[in-house]
Amino acid sequence: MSTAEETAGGEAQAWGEVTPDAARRLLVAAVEAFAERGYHATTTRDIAGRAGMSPAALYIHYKTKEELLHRISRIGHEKALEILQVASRREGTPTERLAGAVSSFVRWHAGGRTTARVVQYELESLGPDARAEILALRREVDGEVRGIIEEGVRSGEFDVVDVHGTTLAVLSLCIDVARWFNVGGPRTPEEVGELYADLVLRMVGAQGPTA
Amino acid sequence: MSTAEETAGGEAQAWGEVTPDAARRLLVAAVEAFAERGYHATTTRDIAGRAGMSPAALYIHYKTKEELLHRISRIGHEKALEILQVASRREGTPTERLAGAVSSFVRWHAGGRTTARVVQYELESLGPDARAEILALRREVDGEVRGIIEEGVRSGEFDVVDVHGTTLAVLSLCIDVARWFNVGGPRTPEEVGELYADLVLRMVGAQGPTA
DNA sequence: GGCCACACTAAGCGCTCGCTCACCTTCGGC
DNA sequence: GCCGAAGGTGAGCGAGCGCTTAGTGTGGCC
Repeated sequence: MSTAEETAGGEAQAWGEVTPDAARRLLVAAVEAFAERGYHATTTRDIAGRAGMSPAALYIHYKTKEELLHRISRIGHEKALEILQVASRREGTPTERLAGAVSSFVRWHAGGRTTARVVQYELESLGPDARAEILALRREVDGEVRGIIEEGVRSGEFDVVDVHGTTLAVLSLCIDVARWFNVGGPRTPEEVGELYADLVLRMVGAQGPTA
Repeated sequence: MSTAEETAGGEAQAWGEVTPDAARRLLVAAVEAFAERGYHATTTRDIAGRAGMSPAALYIHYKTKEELLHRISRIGHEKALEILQVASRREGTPTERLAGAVSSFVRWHAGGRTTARVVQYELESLGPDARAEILALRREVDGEVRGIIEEGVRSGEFDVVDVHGTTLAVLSLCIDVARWFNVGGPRTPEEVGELYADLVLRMVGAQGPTA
């Protein structure tokens, strides 16, 4: 709510479902640390320190450092998927739904940049099993966007030659927001969301008003 | 040349200017390792091993592990900038030059994915001085693309409301290719380059034939 | 009040990291 | 045929890593 704190502290509300309290504090601390330094450059001592605890406390709530990343990644991907599912199943034309999906997806990547960074860019630090689980979620994410684009093509609203390639490009554009978005920068997450929704409608050749 | 080897081995020719031979082999080994595991997860023993040398040999040619990343990053950014400069200064309309710039930029990110990954995603592992130097190169990259878009807007070929935001989006789209492109996948770098050139022309509202 | 389950800490184990150092080989110049 | 520089190796240092273990405080329940 308050725009004063927009770091992971401000994003903490997204982790409200995680209990008990100490486990959540550790998770939020891990998100901050992983986003700043990357998974491999983050030490368990750093995570515990940010949460105001001793290094050993981490291992009461999590078996390994990797389990922290795994949990963060799964919760984050589930949230991202949920955002797209809600947007995709709303009433409206494919044009309206694609614009809504892109703008809310981008808003999440920009506003929750700290979390999104970890979710989108630390995937390869996971072990094979955890990575496979997350990749399944990503295929679902992909499917939601492709579904809207396919509908728009069928209805004649969109003009797209390569549906898979365009889907990939749209998602890629949205995801990369987490890499470059700067909280102190000139744009708000909402502004980027609107700009990107417009750009994506142009990419798919939407007929309606694009601005 | 040969399409048989498209890993960093095949990209090795791009490092031809680096001498002596042993220093180049170490650099290529470092590119491969950084791209696979990330900078922090790569050990100097791994780099030296890939180059067929003992761990100590690394320190004859480079002062630290970070110097390897710094050199890779600078050479890579200079190459990326050169690609855009050549495309930008060619003869032709803004539409033609933007399409050429995007397709060759994307081709580089897809074909030289191993290198591009390190160049685009390991920036934050550099120390402050090295990072500042690289960021200056990135601003030049940004300026090249923005220049073409501004010209297209002035000539009336492009319909762009937010030039800075659109420039950011175009570059973001191209750069993210390095994250998802798979050498064994269904698309060649050339195909992705053509698709993306088309998508970018749509994004800027280019008037001419977009396919 | 006595007791136990739980959350947490201080200390530190075994290991691997980036990096160094003493020594060895190879080879062109005279 | 000897020499010094250049380029390499094997062994290992100090530091910091992920993680463990023995012990401490604390709050709820009979």
